[in-house]
Amino acid sequence: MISIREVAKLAGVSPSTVSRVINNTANVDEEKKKRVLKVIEETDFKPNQVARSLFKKSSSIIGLILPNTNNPFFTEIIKYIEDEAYKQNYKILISYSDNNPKKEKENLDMLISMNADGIILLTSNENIKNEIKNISIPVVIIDRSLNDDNDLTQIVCDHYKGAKLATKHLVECGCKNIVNMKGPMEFSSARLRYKGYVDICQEMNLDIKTIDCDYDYESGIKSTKELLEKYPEVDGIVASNDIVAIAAYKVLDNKGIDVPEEIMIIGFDNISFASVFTPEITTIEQPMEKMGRKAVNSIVDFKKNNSTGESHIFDVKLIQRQTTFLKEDI
Amino acid sequence: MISIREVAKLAGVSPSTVSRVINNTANVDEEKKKRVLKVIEETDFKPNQVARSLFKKSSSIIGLILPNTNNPFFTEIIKYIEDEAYKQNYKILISYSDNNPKKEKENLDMLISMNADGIILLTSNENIKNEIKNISIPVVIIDRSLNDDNDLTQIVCDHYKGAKLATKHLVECGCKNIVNMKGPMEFSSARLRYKGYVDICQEMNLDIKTIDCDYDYESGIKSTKELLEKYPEVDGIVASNDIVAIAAYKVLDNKGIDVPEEIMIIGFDNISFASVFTPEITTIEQPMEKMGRKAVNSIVDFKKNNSTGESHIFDVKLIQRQTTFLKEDI
DNA sequence: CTGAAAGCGCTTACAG
DNA sequence: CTGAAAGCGCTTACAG
Repeated sequence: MISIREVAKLAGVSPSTVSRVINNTANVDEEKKKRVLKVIEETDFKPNQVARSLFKKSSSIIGLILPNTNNPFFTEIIKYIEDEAYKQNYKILISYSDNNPKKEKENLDMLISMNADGIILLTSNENIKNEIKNISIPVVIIDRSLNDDNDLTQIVCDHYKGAKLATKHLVECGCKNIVNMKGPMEFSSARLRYKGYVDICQEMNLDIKTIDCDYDYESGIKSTKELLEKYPEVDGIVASNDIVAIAAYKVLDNKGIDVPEEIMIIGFDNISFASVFTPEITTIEQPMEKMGRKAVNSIVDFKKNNSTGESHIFDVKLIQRQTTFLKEDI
Repeated sequence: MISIREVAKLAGVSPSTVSRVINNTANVDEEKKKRVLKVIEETDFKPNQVARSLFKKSSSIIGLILPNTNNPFFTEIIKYIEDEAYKQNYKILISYSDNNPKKEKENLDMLISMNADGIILLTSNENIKNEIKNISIPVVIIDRSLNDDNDLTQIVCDHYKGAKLATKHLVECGCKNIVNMKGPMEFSSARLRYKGYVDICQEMNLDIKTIDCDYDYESGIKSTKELLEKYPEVDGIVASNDIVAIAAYKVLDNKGIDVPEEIMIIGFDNISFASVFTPEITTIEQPMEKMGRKAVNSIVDFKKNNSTGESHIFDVKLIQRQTTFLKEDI
């Protein structure tokens, strides 16, 4: 690799001048500028980002820490984050925490020691708050929020409203025995969705019926089987998310139970498979693209204005498809 | 951020000694070692990776350049690559080329200027070969191969055999009019799969019937519609991959055509959604996990032995599910 | 075993 | 407008 020093020598100027040309950071005599540019062209010189990063204490890297890849929501949001980062001239470094606080801390430390310019974190680990407060670079919490006694930047959708919409939709479709497959209570998203379900049930005078479930397919399969044992009267399922809704469908279908005729299902997230699956899954849409882009921009803005971005709660939307229908319609 | 210099001061030793303790790179007096470790503990000192990287010309970063996120195969292989990288103490930096040679080159340059230790590249751009040859860090080509007149490290599955297995399977299931939805001919994977299909057709004295298709869902929808116009007699489809197989199913299902009774479908890849979809998709399995891990290890090995890893062609396997069946069985 | 020195490849005050 | 110098935070010959 050729260095700025050699370029300078070849162009007959000092390294400082080459640096000024590259970065357009000061006026340089046109003649010299041309010579430098010519040498750069000829030698295919690329400034070493590591050296620049060491000096600048900024690497143009945004770290993205996700729990795992079990939930398509996690993998889908990556593309929007990467795309926005690319537009803003940042790179994305991905790592997974496996919901393991130790690994999460390791990833955080690694990113800091790499001079990352910011971190987008999807977590449910409340203890991480203390870590984050002492971090010098901006950290944006996405999807799941942490109890906010301070000024963390949190980007989430309105899980509570979403669950209310979902439950209300099943009620309107004529369901009387609605079961909520509730996600892990350590996740704020799951707590809020559960609360939304409960509040509508109380409003409508319906019994509250729940089954614990994780956010992944395997767990969805297992929990749906339990659900059928525990609540044989079920006629509507508010699944913890889309991949669980799909799992629920598979179990019901295998048992010869008709969806939506006998049991209706509604998911959450609107992952792309939700509309690809047969039947297409009725769900609550999270504006993943907006959320992903906003997360990146919070960090970019921080770099520009040195101000912590504000938290945002994004609106959600019911998307009706084939796993629910208005019984009155027939 | 506290630096090695301050740690040294607090421990009453020189920065060199602190470095030796951190890296275990030379014997250090037990007493001093303890003092250093104690200060590190107390100050929560983390060595700056950027400075280390500048000196070492190695960043423990492996770049992963993918075309896009349209094909679940691309997103699924990420997790195996990240997992193996994590085990080997490397980090993964992801970027997308959008099948755009310019963007691909930019990503390559960026990774080099970041002192990346290696690059895993999924591409079909034959011209990139010349770039790669001049690169000082190892580049591993994955999934799609480039015409190999030199010693590129290529990690692929046996696309040719896979397509033969797929086509033969449909023949065995009793299909007489098998259409191949062939992928873009600039992709070696598509060329090889096409060849496999053709060879079996000739062997079995079947007409060759093809429709052009990309590797994504939207294209699968469009191409399947064309397919039905062009070949109304079709009774078997060798789809270009799983997501296209799913798209084909959707189109047939919407038209009231029974799968597999009237038309059988076989995919390629065995993405996780293939077994989740209803009906479950018969497909050819690529050993994604093995391929991903191998790609990472090629780079890790290069760092250790300075020897270019060898190319590998991984075996494939037929996985029969619900979109095909032996007609004789009934 | 250990410290001072040099250097990795940049950037930016500083002085002219 | 421009060059010499210092420094970003490490690591490793080198000399003792």
